[in-house]
Amino acid sequence: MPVHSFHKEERLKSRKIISQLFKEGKTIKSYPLRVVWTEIDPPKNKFPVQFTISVPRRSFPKAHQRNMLRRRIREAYRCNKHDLYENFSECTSQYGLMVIYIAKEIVPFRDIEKAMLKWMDIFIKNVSQ
RNA sequence: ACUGCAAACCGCUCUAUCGCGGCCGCGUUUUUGCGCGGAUGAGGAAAGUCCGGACAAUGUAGAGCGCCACACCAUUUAACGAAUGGGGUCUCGCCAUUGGCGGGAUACAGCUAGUGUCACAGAAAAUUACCGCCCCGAUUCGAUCGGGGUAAGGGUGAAAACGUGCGGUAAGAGCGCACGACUCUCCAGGGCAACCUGAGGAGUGGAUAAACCUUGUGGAUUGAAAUGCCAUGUAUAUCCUGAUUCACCACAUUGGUGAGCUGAGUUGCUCGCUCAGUUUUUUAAGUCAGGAAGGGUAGGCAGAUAGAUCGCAACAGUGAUGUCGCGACUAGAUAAAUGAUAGAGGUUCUUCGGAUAGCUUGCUAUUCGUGAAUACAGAAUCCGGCUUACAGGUUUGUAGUGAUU
RNA sequence: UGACCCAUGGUGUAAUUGGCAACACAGCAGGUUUUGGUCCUGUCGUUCUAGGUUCGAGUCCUAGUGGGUCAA
Repeated sequence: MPVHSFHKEERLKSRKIISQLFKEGKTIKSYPLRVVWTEIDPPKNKFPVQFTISVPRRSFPKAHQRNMLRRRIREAYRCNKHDLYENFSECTSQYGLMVIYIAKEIVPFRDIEKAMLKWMDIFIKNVSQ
């Protein structure tokens, strides 16, 4: 039975790591999402991945639209993250991830879920190399 | 019954699975934590940030000027530029005849304090004389020229020097009179007041204050990124500018007082006020004050969610609202919770199809299936208003149309 | 969360105290030229929107829309 919970420790909150992400992070594109990732050294806690979401204000000026997209992305991550965790269960390092929504219009949940699975596969391959 | 307008109110529901925030309880654990259970978790505008407060910091020695806001009256309120009631003005409709009733709008103090502006047109846009009219003088047939008076007439304009009539005059003129219009003022009556009604007196002054301004009233400034505390970390380093004077008292060191100087504070300015420094010495260093550039941290707690709170009833009031009684009330995040998926239902509309009823025979009503729509929008210190956005629905008032009586 | 500023042809800017909306470049059409360029002529506007004050509004007032700046 995979764990579907999503706790505070799994969220990326540190400003330092986020600014480090944009300086030296690597990107994976999977429309309508773009993922920026890097290795966190030293690890903050036991979870292998810290995760955060960004929806640009320029594309969606209304707050409730940004809230809705943020909730859909978070829900898609929460339901599918167990694959990611299984691959990293023996790994000691920790990774920081930021998912940025790049589409100009609101996309339904199923399309976001497909894109989520796609970049996860690419991410796992990149890290194992 | 339908449609329009105005006001007030409501603003989708349920089930299953997987989750999120803070709270409570239990279990486990050295603690952090983890697990289980429970109840709870987004608005009428949470929005815009247009006003007003609460709260906090700074200042507290104030005064003047400046700046900002408001502007018919009364009431309500913690306060307001908000609300309620009333008055004036403008406008529309009806009755109806110079008034009454009803609806709507209203930044509604003062151009009779001063200054400014009023394009084009027009003689003239505010102490005005171009034409015209009248008087006098010169030349003189007519007529022309010069001086003066006048505001009755003159095609303009947004606006033309109170309007009409009579008198008066050389010609005219509110120059005088009658009626009327408007302004100011005084008296009487009504009203808390704005104001209304009646009578008298003085006057005739173009518009513009959302032009400068005047008068009256009010306003200290800055905003939760305020502010207080804890933790972590660092650089008593560097550079620039300024000050380090005099007199008196007690005196072993040294301290105190006063003046001056310097600096800081004192809302934008000025006056005034307050505070700090003024030590040693060869003159650099040092010290103090202000500034520049730089280094570090960027975590937590409080502020911060029970209050000018909400609902119902009674009483007071035309009403906004107030008093009192009873009852109700855990959103509190901080890279920012309140969600996702699936299904069922509700409401509205109607493309389409079927059934039933009515008759005007292709429309109306009801119902079933199907399809579409289900808005505007996300708390961030908290309240009272205003403004703006909004699928659909309910109630009340009002106007119109149709039917019946 | 709070404070402040701006909006005029397609673009960049003017418009004095409220009185005929102007200039340059670009675009389009025509002319000149064998053709092109240069040059000449013409054309292109809801002054962000709505309401108000005024005889009259780009300008003044109110409300909104859009864009931008500052404060840790």
